[in-house]
Amino acid sequence: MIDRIDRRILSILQEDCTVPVAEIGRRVGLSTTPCWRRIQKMEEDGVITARVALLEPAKVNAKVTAFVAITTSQHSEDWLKKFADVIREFPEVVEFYRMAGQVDYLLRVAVPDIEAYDAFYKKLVSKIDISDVSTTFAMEQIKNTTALPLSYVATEKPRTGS
Amino acid sequence: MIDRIDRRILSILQEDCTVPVAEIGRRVGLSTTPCWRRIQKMEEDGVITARVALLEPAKVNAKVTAFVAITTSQHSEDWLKKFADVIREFPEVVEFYRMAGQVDYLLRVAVPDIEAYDAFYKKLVSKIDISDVSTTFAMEQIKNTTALPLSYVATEKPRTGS
DNA sequence: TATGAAAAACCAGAACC
DNA sequence: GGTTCTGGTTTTTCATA
Repeated sequence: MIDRIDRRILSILQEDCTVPVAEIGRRVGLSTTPCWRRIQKMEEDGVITARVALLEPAKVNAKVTAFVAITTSQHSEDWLKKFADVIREFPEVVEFYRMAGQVDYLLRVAVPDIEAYDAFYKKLVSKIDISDVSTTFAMEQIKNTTALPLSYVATEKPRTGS
Repeated sequence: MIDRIDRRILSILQEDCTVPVAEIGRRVGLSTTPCWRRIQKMEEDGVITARVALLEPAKVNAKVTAFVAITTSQHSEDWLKKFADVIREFPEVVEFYRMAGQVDYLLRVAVPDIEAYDAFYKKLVSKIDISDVSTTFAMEQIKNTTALPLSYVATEKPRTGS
């Protein structure tokens, strides 16, 4: 499904999607059109989901990261659906996971400072009933990449013969 | 520094950076060149840091997310530098934060399954001395966006008169 | 000094080998 | 998978207010 050449193409695009197709082809040893067709196919197949611009958190005044661990007594399908809808309304919530173990849900929230987090938190609890909330703040983002590891991709032999 | 028009441009590019500049201009009420120049300036100023392709975790066999809370007795500058260097070597670690509070560091790790996480974990602890590690797994990614909230941007009046 | 129009350079996408 | 060509997009230049 995805061969080694595709994987190298993905690796390039994950880092920088402004690289021209011709240049990508050159790097992976392919001419423009076949390289373009591979990218096209991976978009159709849903391997590549989007191409987006990344912003510097400090420059848009959202450099403080808060992790919000939520425990609730509510566990119904309906409640989760409502909860998810509420959360999705908040642009401050950049990640939202349903967890295994003690904590039920984990949020990553991007805000300018602790005060803004507090305001966010008040708005959140006013909209949804969550029994137990525990927040921790990040002092520093040492690494934060959108690039997923590609070492686990089930690689077949490259489609090209030569 | 960033006005309301810039903010709308950023909002578009955060969602999809393949939108042609002429189309972005049309949406924000600007012709191509001034719109292009604003984008150019925000790249120079480091507001826009990169344009990347996002991949579907399941399709690249990295859909399991593990959160790794690390507590250590080591707190020197040197130790952190070495630790950060080791962590950066692992493509599985997609996020890495220095935390306030009980936990010293928090990692988000992307792997195919629990077994792969275990292998990753063994490799990690063989390379660096970390006293206390606590891992929790996400069952489901309900929301995960690279788009930062733009509501906190210190907006000035639009540069253009009209 | 900032804007918009128009031209030039460049790249994506289609047809064909 | 490669080559060639066309249409569209980005980027530069230039005229204008």
